[in-house]
Formats: sequence, structure tokens, C-alpha cells
Amino acid sequence: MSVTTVSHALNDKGRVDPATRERIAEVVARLGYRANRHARGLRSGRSGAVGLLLPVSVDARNDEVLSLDFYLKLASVAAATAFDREQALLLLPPATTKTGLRGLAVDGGIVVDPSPMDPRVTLLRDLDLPVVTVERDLGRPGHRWYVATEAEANTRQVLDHLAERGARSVAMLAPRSDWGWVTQSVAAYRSWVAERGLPELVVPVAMRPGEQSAFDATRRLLTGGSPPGAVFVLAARFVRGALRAARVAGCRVPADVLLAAGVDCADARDGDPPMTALDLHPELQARAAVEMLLGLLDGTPVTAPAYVTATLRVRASTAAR
Amino acid sequence: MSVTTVSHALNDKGRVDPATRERIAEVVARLGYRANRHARGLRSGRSGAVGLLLPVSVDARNDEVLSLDFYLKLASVAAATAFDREQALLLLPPATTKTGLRGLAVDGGIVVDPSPMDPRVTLLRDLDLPVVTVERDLGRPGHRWYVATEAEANTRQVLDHLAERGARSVAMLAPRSDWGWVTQSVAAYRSWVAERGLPELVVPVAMRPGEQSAFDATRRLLTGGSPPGAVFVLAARFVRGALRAARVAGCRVPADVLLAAGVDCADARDGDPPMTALDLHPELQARAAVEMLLGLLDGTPVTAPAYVTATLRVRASTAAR
DNA sequence: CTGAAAGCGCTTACAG
DNA sequence: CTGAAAGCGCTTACAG
Repeated sequence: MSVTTVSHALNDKGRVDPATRERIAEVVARLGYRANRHARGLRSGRSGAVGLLLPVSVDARNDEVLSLDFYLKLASVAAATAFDREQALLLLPPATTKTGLRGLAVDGGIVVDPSPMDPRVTLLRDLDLPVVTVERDLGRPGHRWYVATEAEANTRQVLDHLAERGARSVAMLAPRSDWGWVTQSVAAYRSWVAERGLPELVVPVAMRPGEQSAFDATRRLLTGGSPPGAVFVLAARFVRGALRAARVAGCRVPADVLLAAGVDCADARDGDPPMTALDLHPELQARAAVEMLLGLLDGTPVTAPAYVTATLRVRASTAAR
Repeated sequence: MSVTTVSHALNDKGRVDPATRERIAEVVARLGYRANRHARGLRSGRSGAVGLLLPVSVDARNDEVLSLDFYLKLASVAAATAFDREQALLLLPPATTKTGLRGLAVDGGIVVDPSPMDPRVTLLRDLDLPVVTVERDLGRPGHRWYVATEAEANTRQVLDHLAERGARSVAMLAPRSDWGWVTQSVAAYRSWVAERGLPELVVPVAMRPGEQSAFDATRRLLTGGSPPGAVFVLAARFVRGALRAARVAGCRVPADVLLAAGVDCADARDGDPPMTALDLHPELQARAAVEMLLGLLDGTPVTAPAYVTATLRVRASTAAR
């Protein structure tokens, strides 16, 4: 048996007699053999590694719209998925440079929560590396390699739920952010209220400092002339501030006002009261993104874009009155 | 000029004429040349990659004693530090297997928050890979390659601060966990109260569900016969529950009870009121750990263990009365 | 201080 | 279906 045959058997290339293939598999399993990653990479030009670029800066206070839970889960599951496919997942710092990235020899990259024309996407593209984004890059309408949550359907699901639980009017706390997910959720809210002839109450909230901004915004809403029956806080960062504002304003949740969040997180789960929220399923997004990227690299047909349906976690903050 | 000379110049090996070296550096910079990672790895046996093993499981609810902030920051800075040294940082899933890890060809690993005789350490050791832990593995007293926070000094700093702000007695909410950091903090608390003849009030709290357990424990403390003047909550997970319990028990913070946390986190920063907490400096721990590991790999002398001094962030929850 | 040559462990045309 | 041989791009003894 030649090395060629073994190589072919291991990589599903060429034609190998099924009996030979089986014998090889048996020996490989017994020895725990793994092809040397560098020899393979050197010859094939493929590294067997993909890069992950989170939108999290190194600063203590960062801008994230989604929650830390979300990113940590996303990263963990992305690593596990890659690992299962014998690929390495490299964590790439925000300050990744072209030369540096070239030195790291990744086969492709996953960019999480791109801004329009995100420079991280450009960086990978310049190196001719395939890119999958988690959420859409609105500055690149032609780029269809992304996995996203169904922002419009999600928003409608929350709003319908709030309406069903008796809210007449619903205000939305929207982060000042140009991420696609935010833009689309706000648009969905606008059409939903328009369809019902309800007042449009979008409050743009600064991400930094998110807690205080959300507190101020919510308090203003609840102590104003005609307080809304429900507040939909889009960013995970706003959950705590909104709950605190209701408390301070003397509004009981859910008796006086319903509260729901656009991203599930520990703040929502363990809130006082626990807050209804959309579970965006970072684990499914991570898996879909890694699989899309590996498909792109293998040349296997993949459906893109891929959408992950969120699940509404109904909690005490929107309990039936 | 031969390839040998260039290789020597690039890797600081052998003797190269300074003028030649400079000429090489100039050309390398101009061309943005980077040695092919696989060719180098194949020949040298070094991968130029280190693995990071966080204590975060893939489950939605995980056991972490420290905060998500802490781990995400740690991971980000570890990646950035590795990147600056032209090394890749691989995120390794909790379910990493020996064969799988061998296939990934890392040069060493960083294990965060090991349990005594942590299996992740064993895994790397079995592959003859150097290991650095963040916090100590109490089951391996001989292993000195770790970076840790000064648990005893930190605990005393918090307790002294609470005493200085007028607390007569201090209770400690300690997670039921076998991590070294927890064990040492509890021991430091014990000797601190013993030295002062104060009552020892260690309340073991389950990590899961952390918020509720901490709430229950704090409430019991505050509504019991002789409520303590201060509560020191060691785990980040307990911050929210403790604040809520004080609220529910009708205890004003800091007027009726002082509150401080052992790990700084968003819950403490944005709490109601903001809670005094120890900033464990994940960024410094990450940098120290990566540098220790790379030093180990290079054979350069490194001081080990390395200690990172925490900073007490004094906030409203312990304001002078 | 410099250079010619071997070889790391694979994959891949290519010939049989 | 199988095998002998080349070669991926470096680093490293070794000779000069």
C-alpha cells in the first residue's frame, strides 16, 4: 500500500478499493493518526483554520449592541463546530492588520455584526479570503454569504405578543447604531405601528453609557404625558436601565407597563422581574456561519444567506394581566 | 545573498553581518514578506499557535464564577497579545480531545480557572505541551506556571475598606466552587475576621442559579437576627441578586448595609446603586499568561508565577455614611 | 560571516 | 485501482 493510496483514502480523493479504504481507516483509528497539519498546509495551500472577528474592542467599555452572553456563546460554539470538522478557530483581534493576517494563514473569516462596509470584511477580501458575516453588512448588498436573524419577523413577533397582552401603544428603545439588525428592526417596528394606526415612538438611545441612557429614556417615557403600554428595548445593554427606570417611576411591571427585550441575556433572565426576550440563538448562528464558510472553502453547495429563527422567551415582564 | 542568510537574519540565528541584516529588513518591510507558516512549522516543529481553554461550557447557563466580561476581555487581550508576537490564538472548545488537539498542532495552552487536577491541564500535559494556567490549579502544587490575582491581599483590601467605611461585621457570600481563587479568598476572610475577633459569616452559595441563590442568601442575612454591616459577594454572578435582596429587604445601600463585589463587572458598574468591586485586570492577566507561555516555548527566562494586583473600584455601595 | 543541500510530511499530477 | 516521484517553502546542520 503506497502513501498515495493512504492519502487518497484519507481525503476522499481518487479511487480507492473499499476494502483498502476500510483497512486504512482501521489502522488510522488504532494509531490515532492525524495528518501533520503543516505538511498538509504546505502542499495543499489550505491551512485548516478560520478566523473569528468579534465586534468587541479591547476597551473596558465597548459598544456591543448584543450581549456578552451572545458573543461568548457564539465564539464557544464556533470553536466547537470548527473543532468537530478538524478545523482551528483563531480568535482575531480587532486591530488585525493585513500583513499580520497573512502571516497567520487562515483560509477564511467570520465577521460578527459588521457595520456598513465593515473594514474587517475589506481586510479579508483584500487577501482573497472568503468571508461569512453574522448579520448582514448593509454596505455590501451583493454579499450574500451571511447568516442573520429574521429581524422583521422577530420584531413583529414581539410586538404582536405585547399587543396580545394588552398593550395599546408600544415604544421602542433603539440603539444609535448602523448595524443591519438594528436598522431592520426599527423599520419593522415602523410598519407595524403604521399598519395599526398606532403612534410611532422610537427613542434613539446612546450605547455608551447604555445603562444610564436607557434608564433616562425609559423614565422619560413612563413619566411623560401619555406613557406607552409597553416598551420594547432592542439592545441587551438597555435591559437593566429600563427595569430600574420602571421601578423608580413607580410603574409596576407588568401591571402598569409591559417590557420586552430584543436580545436575551442574563439581565433579562434574572431581572426583577424577569424580562421577556428574544433568544437569537447564538449557538445556531455560530454553527451556520462556520458551516457556510467551510462549505465555501470546500466548494460544496451551501444555501446562502441562512436565517435563524429567534424564539420568544416569555417571562413575567409580559405576564397576562 | 543566500536563503540561509535571510533565514538567519529573520530568525536571529547564527551570525549575520549587520549591514546584510539591515538590507534584508528593508526588503522584507517593503515587500511585506512573511514566512510561510506551514513551511516553517513543518521544518521547525513549532506551530506558532497557542490554545486558549476558557472554563465556559457551551450550555446556556454556565458555571462561571468570574464574569462574562472577564472572560471575553481575557480572550480578546490574549488574542491581541499573541497576534502582536505573530502567534495565533486558537479558541479550544471544552470538549477538546487528545486526538483532536494533536491534529490542531498547538505549541502550548492557557487554561483559565482550573479546578484541582483540571483535566484540561492533563490533556495538554499528555501531549507534552507546556501549560500556563490563569489562577492556580490547587491539585498541582508543583506547577508554578500560572498567573494569579493576589487573592489574599485583594480580600483584605476589600475587608479593610468595608471596616474603614464603618462596617462592624462583614458577611461573605462564597460560591460553592473548588477554584483556587475562591478557596484562598475564603481563607483570607477567615483569618481577617479571626484577627479582629469578629464573627465569621461565610455563606456558601450555589452557582446555579446564581442570581436567585445570592438573592436568597442575602435576604436571609439582612432580615435575620443580627444583620451584618456589610456583605462581600465574591462572585460576579451574585451581584445582581445581592442588590435586589437589599432592595426587597428594605435595606438602603450604603446607609443600612455596605455591599462590595470580588469581581468587577457590568452588574457592579451599572448596579442600583453601583457596587464597589475588585477589578481583577483580565487584560493584564491575559498578557502575562501569553507572555509566560511564549517565554516557556522560546526558552527565555520568565518569572513564574506572576501575580497581578487588583484595583478596588470604590463606588456608591460603600460611600462614606 | 555566507552558501549549497538535505529534508520536514504531506498531496498531487502522472504513469501504469 | 495503485504506486513512484516531485515539490510545497522553509530551517538547519554542515562545509567553506
